Amino acid sequence: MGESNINAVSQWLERLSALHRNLIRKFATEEGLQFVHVEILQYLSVCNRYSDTTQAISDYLGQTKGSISQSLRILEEKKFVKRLQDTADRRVFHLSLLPKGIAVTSRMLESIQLDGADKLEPQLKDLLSSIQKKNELKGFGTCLSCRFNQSPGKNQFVCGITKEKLSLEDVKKICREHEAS
Amino acid sequence: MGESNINAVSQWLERLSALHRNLIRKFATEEGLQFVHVEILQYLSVCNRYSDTTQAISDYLGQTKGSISQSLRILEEKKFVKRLQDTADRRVFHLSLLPKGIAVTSRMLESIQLDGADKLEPQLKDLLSSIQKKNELKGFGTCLSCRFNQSPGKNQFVCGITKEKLSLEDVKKICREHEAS
DNA sequence: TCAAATAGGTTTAGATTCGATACTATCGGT
DNA sequence: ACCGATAGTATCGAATCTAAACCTATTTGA
Repeated sequence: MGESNINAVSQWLERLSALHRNLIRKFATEEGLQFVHVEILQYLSVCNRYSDTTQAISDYLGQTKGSISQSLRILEEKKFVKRLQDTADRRVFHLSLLPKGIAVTSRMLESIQLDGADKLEPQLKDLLSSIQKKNELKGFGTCLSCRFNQSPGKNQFVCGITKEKLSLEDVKKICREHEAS
Repeated sequence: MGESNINAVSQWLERLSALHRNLIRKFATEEGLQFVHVEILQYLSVCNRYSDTTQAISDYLGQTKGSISQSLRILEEKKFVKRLQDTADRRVFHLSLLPKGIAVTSRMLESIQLDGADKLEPQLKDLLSSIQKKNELKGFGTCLSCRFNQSPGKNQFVCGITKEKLSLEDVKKICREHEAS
Protein backbone atom coordinates (compact mmCIF):
# COMPACT_ATOMS: atom_id res chain seq x y z
CA MET A 1 0.00 0.00 0.00
CA GLY A 2 2.98 2.29 0.51
CA GLU A 3 3.73 2.31 -3.17
CA SER A 4 0.17 3.14 -4.08
CA ASN A 5 0.34 6.18 -1.80
CA ILE A 6 3.53 7.39 -3.42
CA ASN A 7 1.87 7.10 -6.80
CA ALA A 8 -1.05 9.11 -5.48
CA VAL A 9 1.23 11.90 -4.27
CA SER A 10 3.00 11.89 -7.59
CA GLN A 11 -0.30 12.36 -9.36
CA TRP A 12 -1.44 15.17 -7.10
CA LEU A 13 1.88 16.84 -7.73
CA GLU A 14 1.43 16.34 -11.44
CA ARG A 15 -2.01 17.92 -11.31
CA LEU A 16 -0.88 20.77 -9.11
CA SER A 17 1.91 21.50 -11.51
CA ALA A 18 -0.38 21.39 -14.55
CA LEU A 19 -2.84 23.65 -12.77
CA HIS A 20 -0.17 26.15 -11.90
CA ARG A 21 1.10 26.13 -15.47
CA ASN A 22 -2.41 26.82 -16.74
CA LEU A 23 -2.84 29.77 -14.42
CA ILE A 24 0.48 31.27 -15.47
CA ARG A 25 -0.19 30.61 -19.13
CA LYS A 26 -3.57 32.29 -18.92
CA PHE A 27 -2.09 35.25 -17.11
CA ALA A 28 0.73 35.50 -19.64
CA THR A 29 -1.73 35.58 -22.53
CA GLU A 30 -3.73 38.35 -20.87
CA GLU A 31 -0.53 40.34 -20.43
CA GLY A 32 0.54 39.73 -24.02
CA LEU A 33 3.62 37.86 -22.85
CA GLN A 34 5.00 34.38 -23.38
CA PHE A 35 4.88 31.76 -20.65
CA VAL A 36 8.65 31.67 -20.17
CA HIS A 37 8.85 35.43 -19.97
CA VAL A 38 6.47 35.51 -17.02
CA GLU A 39 8.42 32.72 -15.35
CA ILE A 40 11.65 34.66 -15.76
CA LEU A 41 10.15 37.85 -14.35
CA GLN A 42 8.75 35.94 -11.39
CA TYR A 43 12.11 34.35 -10.68
CA LEU A 44 13.91 37.68 -10.85
CA SER A 45 11.47 39.06 -8.30
CA VAL A 46 12.52 36.51 -5.69
CA CYS A 47 16.17 35.67 -6.34
CA ASN A 48 19.13 37.20 -4.55
CA ARG A 49 22.15 39.02 -5.91
CA TYR A 50 24.15 35.82 -6.40
CA SER A 51 21.43 34.29 -8.53
CA ASP A 52 20.26 37.00 -10.91
CA THR A 53 22.17 35.80 -13.97
CA THR A 54 21.41 34.02 -17.23
CA GLN A 55 23.00 30.80 -16.02
CA ALA A 56 21.05 30.77 -12.76
CA ILE A 57 17.74 31.28 -14.55
CA SER A 58 18.70 28.48 -16.88
CA ASP A 59 19.32 26.14 -13.94
CA TYR A 60 16.12 27.19 -12.22
CA LEU A 61 13.80 26.80 -15.19
CA GLY A 62 15.64 23.86 -16.71
CA GLN A 63 16.10 25.41 -20.14
CA THR A 64 19.36 25.98 -21.98
CA LYS A 65 21.11 29.26 -21.36
CA GLY A 66 20.94 30.01 -25.08
CA SER A 67 17.19 29.93 -24.95
CA ILE A 68 17.07 32.01 -21.77
CA SER A 69 19.50 34.48 -23.31
CA GLN A 70 17.12 35.06 -26.20
CA SER A 71 14.14 35.55 -23.91
CA LEU A 72 16.16 38.04 -21.88
CA ARG A 73 17.04 40.01 -24.99
CA ILE A 74 13.33 40.40 -25.72
CA LEU A 75 12.51 41.32 -22.11
CA GLU A 76 15.28 43.90 -22.16
CA GLU A 77 14.09 45.41 -25.46
CA LYS A 78 10.58 45.68 -24.03
CA LYS A 79 11.94 47.41 -20.89
CA PHE A 80 10.86 44.74 -18.41
CA VAL A 81 14.40 44.09 -17.15
CA LYS A 82 17.79 45.73 -17.20
CA ARG A 83 21.31 44.30 -17.27
CA LEU A 84 24.24 45.52 -15.23
CA GLN A 85 27.76 44.25 -15.67
CA ASP A 86 29.45 43.00 -12.53
CA THR A 87 32.40 45.22 -11.64
CA ALA A 88 34.44 42.46 -10.05
CA ASP A 89 33.81 39.74 -12.64
CA ARG A 90 33.09 41.33 -15.98
CA ARG A 91 31.83 38.10 -17.50
CA VAL A 92 28.78 38.35 -15.29
CA PHE A 93 25.70 40.46 -15.97
CA HIS A 94 23.22 41.02 -13.16
CA LEU A 95 19.58 41.25 -14.16
CA SER A 96 16.93 43.22 -12.36
CA LEU A 97 13.31 44.16 -12.85
CA LEU A 98 12.35 47.57 -14.19
CA PRO A 99 9.05 49.16 -13.04
CA LYS A 100 7.19 47.47 -15.89
CA GLY A 101 8.51 44.08 -14.75
CA ILE A 102 7.67 44.70 -11.12
CA ALA A 103 4.13 45.66 -12.13
CA VAL A 104 3.67 42.38 -13.99
CA THR A 105 4.83 40.24 -11.08
CA SER A 106 2.58 41.98 -8.60
CA ARG A 107 -0.41 41.66 -10.95
CA MET A 108 0.43 37.98 -11.18
CA LEU A 109 0.30 37.53 -7.41
CA GLU A 110 -3.10 39.19 -7.39
CA SER A 111 -4.49 37.14 -10.22
CA ILE A 112 -3.63 33.79 -8.67
CA GLN A 113 -6.01 33.22 -5.81
CA LEU A 114 -4.61 31.10 -3.00
CA ASP A 115 -6.67 32.20 0.00
CA GLY A 116 -6.51 29.83 2.92
CA ALA A 117 -3.52 27.99 1.56
CA ASP A 118 -0.99 29.64 3.85
CA LYS A 119 -1.37 26.83 6.39
CA LEU A 120 0.36 24.60 3.87
CA GLU A 121 3.56 26.58 3.75
CA PRO A 122 5.67 24.39 6.06
CA GLN A 123 4.53 21.18 4.38
CA LEU A 124 5.23 22.49 0.91
CA LYS A 125 8.65 23.60 2.08
CA ASP A 126 9.40 20.12 3.39
CA LEU A 127 8.10 18.41 0.28
CA LEU A 128 10.24 20.66 -1.85
CA SER A 129 13.45 20.04 0.03
CA SER A 130 12.66 16.32 0.15
CA ILE A 131 12.30 16.19 -3.62
CA GLN A 132 15.48 18.17 -4.11
CA LYS A 133 17.48 15.84 -1.89
CA LYS A 134 16.08 12.64 -3.38
CA ASN A 135 16.75 13.79 -6.91
CA GLU A 136 20.07 15.49 -6.23
CA LEU A 137 19.07 18.81 -7.66
CA LYS A 138 20.59 22.23 -7.23
CA GLY A 139 19.58 24.32 -4.28
CA PHE A 140 17.37 27.32 -4.85
CA GLY A 141 16.15 27.92 -1.35
CA THR A 142 16.24 30.95 0.93
CA CYS A 143 19.33 31.81 2.93
CA LEU A 144 17.24 31.35 6.06
CA SER A 145 17.25 27.61 5.50
CA CYS A 146 20.79 27.39 4.13
CA ARG A 147 23.62 25.70 5.99
CA PHE A 148 26.07 28.38 4.87
CA ASN A 149 24.07 31.14 6.47
CA GLN A 150 25.47 32.49 9.74
CA SER A 151 23.75 34.78 12.17
CA PRO A 152 26.17 36.67 14.46
CA GLY A 153 23.31 38.71 15.97
CA LYS A 154 19.60 39.32 15.84
CA ASN A 155 18.58 40.19 12.27
CA GLN A 156 22.23 40.11 11.25
CA PHE A 157 23.40 37.57 8.73
CA VAL A 158 26.56 36.59 6.88
CA CYS A 159 26.88 34.27 3.90
CA GLY A 160 29.47 31.59 4.67
CA ILE A 161 30.42 31.32 1.00
CA THR A 162 30.92 34.95 0.05
CA LYS A 163 31.51 36.23 3.61
CA GLU A 164 29.25 39.17 2.78
CA LYS A 165 26.77 40.72 5.18
CA LEU A 166 23.14 40.06 4.36
CA SER A 167 20.10 42.06 5.42
CA LEU A 168 16.82 40.60 6.64
CA GLU A 169 15.44 41.29 3.18
CA ASP A 170 18.36 39.47 1.59
CA VAL A 171 18.01 36.23 3.51
CA LYS A 172 14.38 35.83 2.46
CA LYS A 173 15.38 35.60 -1.17
CA ILE A 174 16.20 32.52 -3.21
CA CYS A 175 19.83 31.57 -3.80
CA ARG A 176 21.26 29.14 -6.33
CA GLU A 177 23.99 28.05 -3.92
CA HIS A 178 21.48 27.00 -1.30
CA GLU A 179 22.10 23.79 0.61
CA ALA A 180 19.65 22.63 3.25
CA SER A 181 20.90 22.99 6.80
CA MET B 1 1.39 39.37 7.65
CA GLY B 2 -1.44 37.40 6.05
CA GLU B 3 -0.61 38.71 2.61
CA SER B 4 3.03 37.92 3.02
CA ASN B 5 2.15 34.31 3.80
CA ILE B 6 0.03 33.99 0.69
CA ASN B 7 2.92 35.31 -1.35
CA ALA B 8 5.17 32.78 0.31
CA VAL B 9 2.83 29.94 -0.59
CA SER B 10 2.65 31.23 -4.12
CA GLN B 11 6.42 31.12 -4.33
CA TRP B 12 6.67 27.62 -2.92
CA LEU B 13 4.10 26.56 -5.46
CA GLU B 14 6.05 28.26 -8.20
CA ARG B 15 9.23 26.51 -7.16
CA LEU B 16 7.51 23.16 -6.76
CA SER B 17 6.04 23.50 -10.20
CA ALA B 18 9.39 24.44 -11.75
CA LEU B 19 11.06 21.55 -9.98
CA HIS B 20 8.47 19.11 -11.21
CA ARG B 21 8.80 20.45 -14.74
CA ASN B 22 12.57 19.98 -14.59
CA LEU B 23 12.22 16.39 -13.43
CA ILE B 24 9.76 15.56 -16.21
CA ARG B 25 11.84 17.38 -18.78
CA LYS B 26 14.95 15.47 -17.73
CA PHE B 27 13.06 12.20 -17.84
CA ALA B 28 11.59 13.04 -21.25
CA THR B 29 15.04 13.75 -22.66
CA GLU B 30 16.33 10.43 -21.38
CA GLU B 31 13.40 8.68 -23.03
CA GLY B 32 13.89 10.56 -26.28
CA LEU B 33 10.50 12.20 -25.94
CA GLN B 34 9.22 15.75 -25.74
CA PHE B 35 7.99 17.26 -22.50
CA VAL B 36 4.36 17.47 -23.67
CA HIS B 37 4.39 13.91 -24.89
CA VAL B 38 5.30 12.63 -21.45
CA GLU B 39 2.61 14.82 -19.91
CA ILE B 40 0.01 13.42 -22.28
CA LEU B 41 1.01 9.83 -21.56
CA GLN B 42 0.88 10.46 -17.84
CA TYR B 43 -2.58 11.99 -18.12
CA LEU B 44 -3.89 9.09 -20.16
CA SER B 45 -2.66 6.71 -17.48
CA VAL B 46 -4.90 8.30 -14.84
CA CYS B 47 -7.99 9.62 -16.64
CA ASN B 48 -11.30 7.81 -16.93
CA ARG B 49 -13.32 6.84 -19.99
CA TYR B 50 -15.14 10.18 -20.11
CA SER B 51 -11.89 12.10 -20.21
CA ASP B 52 -9.64 10.28 -22.65
CA THR B 53 -10.15 12.64 -25.59
CA THR B 54 -8.23 15.37 -27.39
CA GLN B 55 -10.40 18.09 -25.91
CA ALA B 56 -10.02 16.82 -22.36
CA ILE B 57 -6.24 16.69 -22.65
CA SER B 58 -6.36 20.19 -24.04
CA ASP B 59 -8.31 21.41 -21.01
CA TYR B 60 -6.06 19.55 -18.59
CA LEU B 61 -2.75 20.76 -19.98
CA GLY B 62 -3.99 24.20 -21.02
CA GLN B 63 -2.83 23.98 -24.62
CA THR B 64 -4.95 24.38 -27.73
CA LYS B 65 -6.61 21.28 -29.07
CA GLY B 66 -4.82 21.78 -32.37
CA SER B 67 -1.51 21.50 -30.62
CA ILE B 68 -2.56 18.42 -28.67
CA SER B 69 -3.93 16.87 -31.84
CA GLN B 70 -0.50 17.13 -33.44
CA SER B 71 1.27 15.62 -30.45
CA LEU B 72 -1.23 12.75 -30.46
CA ARG B 73 -0.55 12.06 -34.12
CA ILE B 74 3.14 11.63 -33.29
CA LEU B 75 2.42 9.46 -30.25
CA GLU B 76 0.14 7.30 -32.35
CA GLU B 77 2.72 6.92 -35.14
CA LYS B 78 5.29 5.89 -32.54
CA LYS B 79 2.86 3.31 -31.10
CA PHE B 80 2.59 4.86 -27.65
CA VAL B 81 -1.18 5.32 -27.86
CA LYS B 82 -4.10 4.10 -29.91
CA ARG B 83 -7.36 5.79 -30.94
CA LEU B 84 -10.79 4.18 -30.89
CA GLN B 85 -13.88 5.83 -32.30
CA ASP B 86 -16.83 6.06 -29.95
CA THR B 87 -19.73 3.95 -31.20
CA ALA B 88 -22.43 6.15 -29.75
CA ASP B 89 -20.97 9.55 -30.71
CA ARG B 90 -18.79 9.16 -33.75
CA ARG B 91 -17.24 12.58 -33.38
CA VAL B 92 -15.38 11.29 -30.34
CA PHE B 93 -12.18 9.27 -30.35
CA HIS B 94 -11.07 7.56 -27.15
CA LEU B 95 -7.35 7.39 -26.53
CA SER B 96 -5.57 4.70 -24.59
CA LEU B 97 -2.01 3.68 -23.81
CA LEU B 98 -0.33 0.88 -25.70
CA PRO B 99 2.28 -1.28 -23.90
CA LYS B 100 5.04 1.14 -24.91
CA GLY B 101 3.10 4.01 -23.36
CA ILE B 102 2.39 2.11 -20.15
CA ALA B 103 6.08 1.27 -19.85
CA VAL B 104 7.03 4.95 -20.09
CA THR B 105 4.59 6.04 -17.39
CA SER B 106 5.71 3.37 -14.97
CA ARG B 107 9.37 4.23 -15.56
CA MET B 108 8.45 7.82 -14.84
CA LEU B 109 6.92 6.92 -11.48
CA GLU B 110 10.12 5.10 -10.59
CA SER B 111 12.43 7.86 -11.69
CA ILE B 112 10.76 10.56 -9.61
CA GLN B 113 11.66 9.92 -6.03
CA LEU B 114 9.07 11.07 -3.53
CA ASP B 115 9.76 8.84 -0.52
CA GLY B 116 8.19 10.04 2.67
CA ALA B 117 5.92 12.48 0.90
CA ASP B 118 2.80 10.34 1.13
CA LYS B 119 1.82 12.04 4.38
CA LEU B 120 1.14 15.14 2.30
CA GLU B 121 -1.56 13.59 0.17
CA PRO B 122 -4.62 15.00 1.96
CA GLN B 123 -3.14 18.49 2.14
CA LEU B 124 -2.17 18.53 -1.50
CA LYS B 125 -5.66 17.37 -2.39
CA ASP B 126 -7.18 20.23 -0.40
CA LEU B 127 -4.81 22.79 -1.85
CA LEU B 128 -5.65 21.58 -5.32
CA SER B 129 -9.40 21.79 -4.92
CA SER B 130 -9.03 25.17 -3.21
CA ILE B 131 -7.09 26.55 -6.16
CA GLN B 132 -9.57 25.14 -8.62
CA LYS B 133 -12.51 26.71 -6.84
CA LYS B 134 -10.89 30.10 -6.37
CA ASN B 135 -9.87 30.31 -9.99
CA GLU B 136 -13.04 28.80 -11.43
CA LEU B 137 -11.27 26.06 -13.30
CA LYS B 138 -12.59 22.83 -14.70
CA GLY B 139 -12.77 19.80 -12.45
CA PHE B 140 -10.27 17.01 -12.99
CA GLY B 141 -10.63 15.11 -9.75
CA THR B 142 -11.47 11.52 -8.94
CA CYS B 143 -15.05 10.27 -8.88
CA LEU B 144 -14.52 9.42 -5.20
CA SER B 145 -14.56 13.12 -4.37
CA CYS B 146 -17.19 14.10 -6.94
CA ARG B 147 -20.64 15.29 -5.99
CA PHE B 148 -22.21 13.40 -8.89
CA ASN B 149 -20.89 10.08 -7.68
CA GLN B 150 -23.45 7.81 -6.02
CA SER B 151 -22.75 4.66 -4.04
CA PRO B 152 -25.76 2.30 -3.82
CA GLY B 153 -23.67 -0.39 -2.08
CA LYS B 154 -20.21 -1.22 -0.84
CA ASN B 155 -17.72 -0.88 -3.69
CA GLN B 156 -20.60 -0.12 -6.06
CA PHE B 157 -20.76 3.23 -7.76
CA VAL B 158 -22.92 5.09 -10.28
CA CYS B 159 -22.12 8.32 -12.10
CA GLY B 160 -24.99 10.76 -11.62
CA ILE B 161 -24.31 12.39 -14.99
CA THR B 162 -24.07 9.36 -17.27
CA LYS B 163 -26.03 6.99 -14.98
CA GLU B 164 -23.42 4.35 -15.74
CA LYS B 165 -22.08 1.84 -13.24
CA LEU B 166 -18.50 2.42 -12.17
CA SER B 167 -16.07 -0.07 -10.71
CA LEU B 168 -13.72 0.53 -7.79
CA GLU B 169 -10.95 0.98 -10.34
CA ASP B 170 -13.05 3.50 -12.26
CA VAL B 171 -13.79 5.82 -9.37
CA LYS B 172 -10.09 6.23 -8.59
CA LYS B 173 -9.47 7.81 -11.95
CA ILE B 174 -9.57 11.46 -12.93
CA CYS B 175 -12.65 12.89 -14.63
CA ARG B 176 -13.06 16.17 -16.49
CA GLU B 177 -16.62 16.59 -15.24
CA HIS B 178 -15.53 16.44 -11.62
CA GLU B 179 -17.15 18.82 -9.16
CA ALA B 180 -16.15 18.75 -5.51
CA SER B 181 -18.76 17.28 -3.18
C1' DT C 1 -38.60 17.53 -40.60
C1' DC C 2 -34.87 20.14 -41.70
C1' DA C 3 -31.89 24.07 -41.33
C1' DA C 4 -28.95 26.30 -37.96
C1' DA C 5 -26.05 26.01 -34.16
C1' DT C 6 -22.85 23.53 -31.54
C1' DA C 7 -19.16 20.33 -30.49
C1' DG C 8 -15.10 17.08 -31.36
C1' DG C 9 -11.24 16.89 -34.07
C1' DT C 10 -7.85 17.97 -37.81
C1' DT C 11 -5.19 20.90 -40.74
C1' DT C 12 -2.64 24.90 -42.05
C1' DA C 13 0.29 29.03 -41.66
C1' DG C 14 3.15 32.06 -39.23
C1' DA C 15 5.59 33.05 -35.20
C1' DT C 16 8.21 31.36 -31.34
C1' DT C 17 10.95 28.42 -28.87
C1' DC C 18 14.23 24.85 -28.03
C1' DG C 19 18.68 22.57 -28.07
C1' DA C 20 23.14 22.18 -30.07
C1' DT C 21 27.12 24.21 -31.69
C1' DA C 22 30.31 27.66 -32.29
C1' DC C 23 32.20 31.86 -30.75
C1' DT C 24 33.87 35.91 -27.71
C1' DA C 25 35.39 37.55 -23.43
C1' DT C 26 37.05 37.06 -18.83
C1' DC C 27 38.89 34.82 -14.83
C1' DG C 28 42.01 31.79 -12.19
C1' DG C 29 45.78 29.15 -11.67
C1' DT C 30 50.39 27.37 -13.02
C1' DA D 1 51.96 34.00 -20.85
C1' DC D 2 49.41 30.06 -21.46
C1' DC D 3 45.53 26.92 -20.62
C1' DG D 4 41.26 25.35 -18.98
C1' DA D 5 36.97 26.68 -17.15
C1' DT D 6 33.09 29.85 -16.86
C1' DA D 7 29.49 33.54 -18.38
C1' DG D 8 27.17 34.91 -21.98
C1' DT D 9 25.74 35.64 -26.99
C1' DA D 10 24.80 34.38 -31.96
C1' DT D 11 23.07 31.33 -35.26
C1' DC D 12 20.67 27.45 -37.40
C1' DG D 13 17.49 23.75 -38.05
C1' DA D 14 13.91 21.18 -35.98
C1' DA D 15 10.01 21.09 -33.32
C1' DT D 16 6.25 23.29 -31.01
C1' DC D 17 2.54 26.61 -30.10
C1' DT D 18 -1.45 29.56 -31.16
C1' DA D 19 -5.11 31.07 -33.85
C1' DA D 20 -8.10 30.45 -37.36
C1' DA D 21 -10.26 27.97 -40.93
C1' DC D 22 -12.24 23.73 -41.95
C1' DC D 23 -14.68 19.13 -41.82
C1' DT D 24 -17.94 16.06 -39.93
C1' DA D 25 -21.32 14.45 -36.56
C1' DT D 26 -24.71 15.61 -33.31
C1' DT D 27 -28.09 18.43 -31.11
C1' DT D 28 -31.39 22.14 -31.00
C1' DG D 29 -35.48 24.33 -32.09
C1' DA D 30 -38.93 26.27 -34.93
